[in-house]
Amino acid sequence: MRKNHVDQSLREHLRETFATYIKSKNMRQTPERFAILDKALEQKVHFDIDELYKDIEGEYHVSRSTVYNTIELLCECNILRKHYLNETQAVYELAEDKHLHLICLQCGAVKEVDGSVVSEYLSGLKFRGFHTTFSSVNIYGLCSACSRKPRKTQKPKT
Amino acid sequence: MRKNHVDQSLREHLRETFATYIKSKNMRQTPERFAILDKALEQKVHFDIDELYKDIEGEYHVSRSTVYNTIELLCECNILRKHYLNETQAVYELAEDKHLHLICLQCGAVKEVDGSVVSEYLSGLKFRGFHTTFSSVNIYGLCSACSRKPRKTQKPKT
DNA sequence: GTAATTGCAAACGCTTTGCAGCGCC
DNA sequence: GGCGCTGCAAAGCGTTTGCAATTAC
Repeated sequence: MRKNHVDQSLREHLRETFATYIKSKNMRQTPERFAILDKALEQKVHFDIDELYKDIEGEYHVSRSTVYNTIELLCECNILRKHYLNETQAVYELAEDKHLHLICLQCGAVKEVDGSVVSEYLSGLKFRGFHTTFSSVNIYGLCSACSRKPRKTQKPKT
Repeated sequence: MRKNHVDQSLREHLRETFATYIKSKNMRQTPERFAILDKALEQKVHFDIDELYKDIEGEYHVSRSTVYNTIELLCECNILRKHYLNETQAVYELAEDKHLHLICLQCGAVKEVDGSVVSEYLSGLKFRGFHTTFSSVNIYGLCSACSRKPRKTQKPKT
């Protein structure tokens, strides 16, 4: 499973960013919040709340509500981004990453490919009355496995 | 509310497409299925299952299950497309339409803008081991209303 | 000390499912 | 006439909410 490659200095930088954001909103720096940030940086490129929760469970005592709550904070301060790739649940990724999502219409598999060129192209677009923060590109079609056997319904594999 | 402009000839063409698809799968041409197609063509650019259901309710006796079922068929045969713009529910639009979604991070409002240039650019991209059907671009940021009062939480509209 | 935060469990809302009866082919 | 489709109601499941207990500041 592809993982994020977050080195020590980026990790510290993000922790600092988060701490600053929390303070700026007069909120509290609880151990749960920093534990969740740490775990979020260790997830694979895409992860959902449940994956993070299962991962953190053994190590700390943290409830699902707190995970939801904290992940939202991490999105607000631009450390994570939330994507809706299918209807079952939202997935999150590091805001640093710039990739496109190739989504199989047949089996639901999501693959990430480098999207730095496309991101640059899109960031050049301006829209009246709208201030862009970031953009997200989803490309739908058939993955190689489903192209080979187009009639079969297959299980999603992330 | 912006509506789709589906003229008589397009309507008939899509009805034919749907009928052909249904026959090709050895399924039945029920009145419910065609009623739902008709109503889908009358919706605004984006609509969700509930909007279509509420709209069709007075005129025909059709259950929610049938609406879900039929809308999925319409996606399979490329008349509609399903988008996940937020976590509460999927929205649908005519596959013919090519537009980008401007999504406000603050209030959740979704605005459609012409995306034919971007669509053309993206359709030029090829990916190893992936056969593209269509692509979807979501641009996140702040709408003009929320830019003016960036601290307020507002109700989604659309 | 005290107000924000947490954990728990219940509530919520969209979607899916099971099944008896209906109706298209 | 048989089998697929429909409608209904219940179940499913990710997410949100309410509240008492905890804890950061």
